[in-house]
Amino acid sequence: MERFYITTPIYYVNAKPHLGHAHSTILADSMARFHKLMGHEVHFLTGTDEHGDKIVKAAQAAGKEPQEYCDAISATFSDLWPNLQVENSQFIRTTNPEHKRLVQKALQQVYDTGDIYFGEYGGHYCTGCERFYTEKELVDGLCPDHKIKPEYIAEKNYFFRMSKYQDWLLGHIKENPEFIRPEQYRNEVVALLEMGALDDLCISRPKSRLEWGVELPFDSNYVTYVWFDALLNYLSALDWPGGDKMAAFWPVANHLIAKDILKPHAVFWPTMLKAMGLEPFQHLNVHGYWLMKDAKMSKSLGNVVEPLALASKYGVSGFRYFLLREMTFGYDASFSEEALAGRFNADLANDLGNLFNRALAMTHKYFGGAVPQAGRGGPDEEELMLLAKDACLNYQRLFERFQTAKALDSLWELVRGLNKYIDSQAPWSLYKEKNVSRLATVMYFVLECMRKVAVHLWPVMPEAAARMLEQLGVSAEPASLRMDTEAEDWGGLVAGTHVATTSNLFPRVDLAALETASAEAQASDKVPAEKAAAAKAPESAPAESPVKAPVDFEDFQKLDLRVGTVLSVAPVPKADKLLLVTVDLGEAEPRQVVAGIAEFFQPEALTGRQVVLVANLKPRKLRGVVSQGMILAVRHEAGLELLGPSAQVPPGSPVS
RNA sequence: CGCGGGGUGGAGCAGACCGGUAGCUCAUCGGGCUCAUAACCCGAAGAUCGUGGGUUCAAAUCCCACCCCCGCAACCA
Repeated sequence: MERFYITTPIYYVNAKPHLGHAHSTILADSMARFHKLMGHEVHFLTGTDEHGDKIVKAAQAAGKEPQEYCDAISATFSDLWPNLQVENSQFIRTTNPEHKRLVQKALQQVYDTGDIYFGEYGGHYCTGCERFYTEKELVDGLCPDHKIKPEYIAEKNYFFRMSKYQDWLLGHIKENPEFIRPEQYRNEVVALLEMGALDDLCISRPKSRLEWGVELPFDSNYVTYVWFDALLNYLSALDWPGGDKMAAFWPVANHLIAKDILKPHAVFWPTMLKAMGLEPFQHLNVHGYWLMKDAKMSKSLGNVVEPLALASKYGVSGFRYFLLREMTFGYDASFSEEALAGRFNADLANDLGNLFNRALAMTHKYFGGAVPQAGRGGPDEEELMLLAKDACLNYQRLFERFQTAKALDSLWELVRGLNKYIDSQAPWSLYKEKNVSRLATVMYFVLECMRKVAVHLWPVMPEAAARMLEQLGVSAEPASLRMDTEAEDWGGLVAGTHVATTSNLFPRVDLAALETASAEAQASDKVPAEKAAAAKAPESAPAESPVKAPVDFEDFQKLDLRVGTVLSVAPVPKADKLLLVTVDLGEAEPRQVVAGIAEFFQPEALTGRQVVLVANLKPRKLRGVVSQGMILAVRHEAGLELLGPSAQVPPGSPVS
């Protein structure tokens, strides 16, 4: 029996689930369901990644212990999936004791083969830059910025000899063109490896800095670097090293990721596996991002679409359909409610929903609701059968390669073809002409094709597909469904079966109302940004940035906040996000401050404005320019706003 | 010259590896049908295929140069 092992990334629990998580997981779920219908044995794994520095900080900010915090966030993921009709076989957490044992076992094994060594990390530390430099980055042994000899600081750590496997990995990728797909990501990794500069990977963190992790089995003073810990979840889920699951599913392992974590999966992970003496996974499948307007989907930008909000508004099936239909595999796609509603109406309500409704109504009107017995078809039926066959085959061929958008488009050739066939055959005319045998044939062909469509849609929208099948009087029991036979076989629908009276699978969405709403939203975007911020901020801000742990008043008083007047603004060379702002603080010399606001403000627009400055922040070089303070600003959905007094005050006035 | 992706009718995309009628969905306009969710079906208008060169009988497609957009990386004290 063929098998299929599909994994999502395990999601980092420093934030709640967002659209990106939902999309990856739904895509994985649809692939799992697809393979089930192809008659394969499937294992579908998802879970959460719970170790590391960021988790500790997030837990602190939430005023919780790390484990308590992880339990809570992990549950928001595992609770969400059933609501999106995701049926994973397993949900793994890196804080599971079994997983931790496996990480230690893997580390010990690689350590024993000599591919993990103890070495020094960091090296050349420039106090001016507050950072480490590698040998390569130094110019004549000096810091490129300060032209002084950096101090050599050693932090001892454990390293994985990743560089040793560079050539092997490059060879493997070249010999297996579909190892990483689609092609553009494969090219990117090949280019990376051909540069030839693969370093060894630091896989430990001293406990003095970080305790929240898996302890190294050979040195209790260290914990494991999160990626080394996290990637191994794909194996610990299969009970590596032994066991039936490992033998059954590892050879068909398909990882699904978004493009942001390409390097760990395409480089770290296969070399780790090689060092462990294992075969690499079968395929790494990489998808793009959902873009919200122009910004990347991410929690740090705050433009999070609450997945369930739209899923409940349009139905989980419609939501899943949109995600899988709209994004071309490997490329970015735009997410908007308009796009979702447009897709929903055009494809689901008009084409598919209406097809079901009209066909079922006619079956009732002409045959009392029973599937009629087809006579021998003519050329039109030959053509329809050919169309159905092609649609099924193309759908299956494309879906298997994660090309869900193209696959669904292929299937819709059949859906549209059926509407066309109905129009050209005009069953209502046959009925009037009392041409019952011809009428029966036409209706049977339509209903049978509808059944094929429903079966193929089950991986994408299990709930709606089940309703379609039930309406056709066919069992929607997943165990009874098979897709692989549908292209060749004909006549799955049994004459005499009773069909539903009405359908109404996808009621049309009122686009006019939606447009009004979005026009209003756009209008408010054009309002001076202060107002937009005031209107929007209260809803989303608290959820995404919990209030930090309390500090003493003395600590607060250490900050010196001052109002200053912007004298001049200039771009910083070779930097996209930085502006060099000269601020009058009433001191002898104006301050020069480097601020990461270039994306939001034209230099001219800032001159003369009053801003709030952290005046006693230690000076720091950014892109080679010294910054003597920090301008306070608020980031929100629509942009960035600067803080300032409500009326002009003398430059240098302290803020209290 | 840091790495990668893209620029095709109003919008979103396909076609490019394997040169030879520019295709699909949405939107617009006209018509048809009446089984149906104001849906469906047919037809029309609308594209110098980013720009400039080159190869060729023939270039969206191959080659060279350039312009613009978007990610990644380096910087958002």
